Amino acid sequence: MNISEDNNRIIIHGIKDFHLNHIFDNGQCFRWNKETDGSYTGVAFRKVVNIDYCNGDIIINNTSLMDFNEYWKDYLDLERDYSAIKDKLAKNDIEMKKAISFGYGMRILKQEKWETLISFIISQNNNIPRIKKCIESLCANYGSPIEEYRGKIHFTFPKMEELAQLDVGDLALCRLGYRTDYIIKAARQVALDEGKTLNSLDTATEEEAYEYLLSLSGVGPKVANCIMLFSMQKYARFPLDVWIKRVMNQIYNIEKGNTKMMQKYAAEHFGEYGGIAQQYLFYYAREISKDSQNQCNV
DNA sequence: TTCCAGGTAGCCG
DNA sequence: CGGCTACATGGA
Repeated sequence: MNISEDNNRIIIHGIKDFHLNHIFDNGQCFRWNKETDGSYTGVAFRKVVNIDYCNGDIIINNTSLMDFNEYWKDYLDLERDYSAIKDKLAKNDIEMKKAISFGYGMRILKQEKWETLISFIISQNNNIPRIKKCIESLCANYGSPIEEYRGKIHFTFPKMEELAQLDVGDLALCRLGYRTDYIIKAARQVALDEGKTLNSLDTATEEEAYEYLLSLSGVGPKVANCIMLFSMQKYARFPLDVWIKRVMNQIYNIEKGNTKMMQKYAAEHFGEYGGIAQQYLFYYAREISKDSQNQCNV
């Protein structure tokens, strides 16, 4: 990897299969916001950075080479060959080929487990703009300020010990709805061993990880799969949300509601990259839907 | 007003 | 086990 560093920023040269919108605006993360110049600013690992992409180069502002090697290289999944994965998925699948050419620069971020857990509990029966608002409110009220950057004060994601000691009334101002209770309970469960079990799940088997996650309040099959895919590098996991269920019915002709058959289809056709396939399909389905809505409004 | 959003827990047969 | 429904919230 060809990297240069100067003046509180680093540049990674010659990266393909990378597109900011496909990565940060595809529903896998909720704390990255697009700036007016098209770059994205976000928080992870208690750090604020801004990421831009131009002529094959990734520019990460407000960081160092040390932090890149420590955090951002893995977070952005830069060492994975997405071209090979895309070729494999698109082979003999014309619809998948369309989805991939639509979101060709997508990468699965390797996010922090605790934040991913709470974020996807919030995501249930909710829409993405509001999920982002809920999480920002959570951070502003119960995280700690990091720094002001680009005219905005950024906060850390609240620590598990912090949320574990709250009660339902405390969280009311975050407008989380009925998910408030799930979050407090889940935080207390995870904090029982200071998050040791949660943080060890990427080296556990898929079955062990899945079972533990399902034992947490507010975590069912869909949320558990999202957590495993987006924070534990379990790339075969295939989260079935309303959008993907629609896709599986419309594109692959699987009976509505037959989630077992959908999982079977994903396992047989997408295999070890089921989650990545799912993410291309999710982005595709959502963006197509946005387009048709816009056309109606015109 | 009603419907919808990256679903789950609780309950019932 | 599988099927059903209530669950807050806010935008369209």
